[in-house]
Amino acid sequence: MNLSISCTEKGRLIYALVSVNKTIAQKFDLCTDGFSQTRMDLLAQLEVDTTISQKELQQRVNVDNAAVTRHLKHLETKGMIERVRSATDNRVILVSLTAEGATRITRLRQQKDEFLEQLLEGFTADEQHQLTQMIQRIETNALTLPKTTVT
Amino acid sequence: MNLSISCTEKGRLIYALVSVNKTIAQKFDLCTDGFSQTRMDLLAQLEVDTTISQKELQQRVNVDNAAVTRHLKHLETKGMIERVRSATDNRVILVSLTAEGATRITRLRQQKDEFLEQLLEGFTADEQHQLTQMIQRIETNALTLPKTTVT
DNA sequence: TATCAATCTTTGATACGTCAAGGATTTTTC
DNA sequence: GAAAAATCCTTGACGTATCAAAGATTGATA
Repeated sequence: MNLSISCTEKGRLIYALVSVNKTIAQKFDLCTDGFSQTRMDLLAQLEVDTTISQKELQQRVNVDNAAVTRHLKHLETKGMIERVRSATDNRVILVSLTAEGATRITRLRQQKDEFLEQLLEGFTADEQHQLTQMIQRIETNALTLPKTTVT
Repeated sequence: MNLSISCTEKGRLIYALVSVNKTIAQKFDLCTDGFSQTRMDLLAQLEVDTTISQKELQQRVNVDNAAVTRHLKHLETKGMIERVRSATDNRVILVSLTAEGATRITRLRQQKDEFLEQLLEGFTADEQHQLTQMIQRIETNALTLPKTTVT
């Protein structure tokens, strides 16, 4: 989303917000060592919930089912995760990290956390609080927005 | 990008920022009447620069050359734009809106501006200023970041 | 218990974005 | 003025996201 064309003051603000997001994503990609963000999120989630169904994983990471299936297949061939059918429900597949996947994601996540810290370098606790509040308000505005459909 | 796993305070803030961005993009898609955001940006740019080369267009909208070519081809078949080779330089293709494209994008852009306005509903001028400043600082931090590569 | 509905995963179609390589044209340089 | 470099556009290969439909399994219902 570019949005750069907007002529209004608020439009420019939102554009800046979208823009910083893109910058963050790009910079972030530079230090993920070949892992896409989604794949990294999947592994990181498995670091927390050591054994979890694909469905749950999908909900936590918030991408499409199909994408999760494909990523997990890939990660399995790479030896990062294991997948086994649940004994109690043959529909579900339980996913867990391999030893290799665990050590890998642990280091990557630390790197990520460090990266995130640096983005807010120089922000006081108070400023961080204010910023969080404002983001919340925008999120609320977005969610409660009436659907402005073109008529 | 999910980033939801982050354990640090700042990490959660950045996550909120990324998250609100996703929400905005999703809501925005609901009112674009079948136009992807990039296609809309292309048309909106043509509303400003009435005749422009693909190269310039690509730089303004900030997506890949290949993507621009494909979008413009599509928009051409839909009768939204026209493309003609430049008389002075046969390499470049000049793009412009058709009458239909013009009326279409005008309405869509107005809708978009209205949407953006609503996202910041309730923000005072002062708050908007503060928020802009903070976003700027994050952007600066991101851009000046040393490349933290996994070693 | 047989059927119908719900749930979980997979696959196919489609859309979008990037990078890299290739064609055509212009500009530079010797 | 001809060869080399640069510029603009296009195309191909690939990665990833979504939706919709289909398979397999389980649960609910009559």
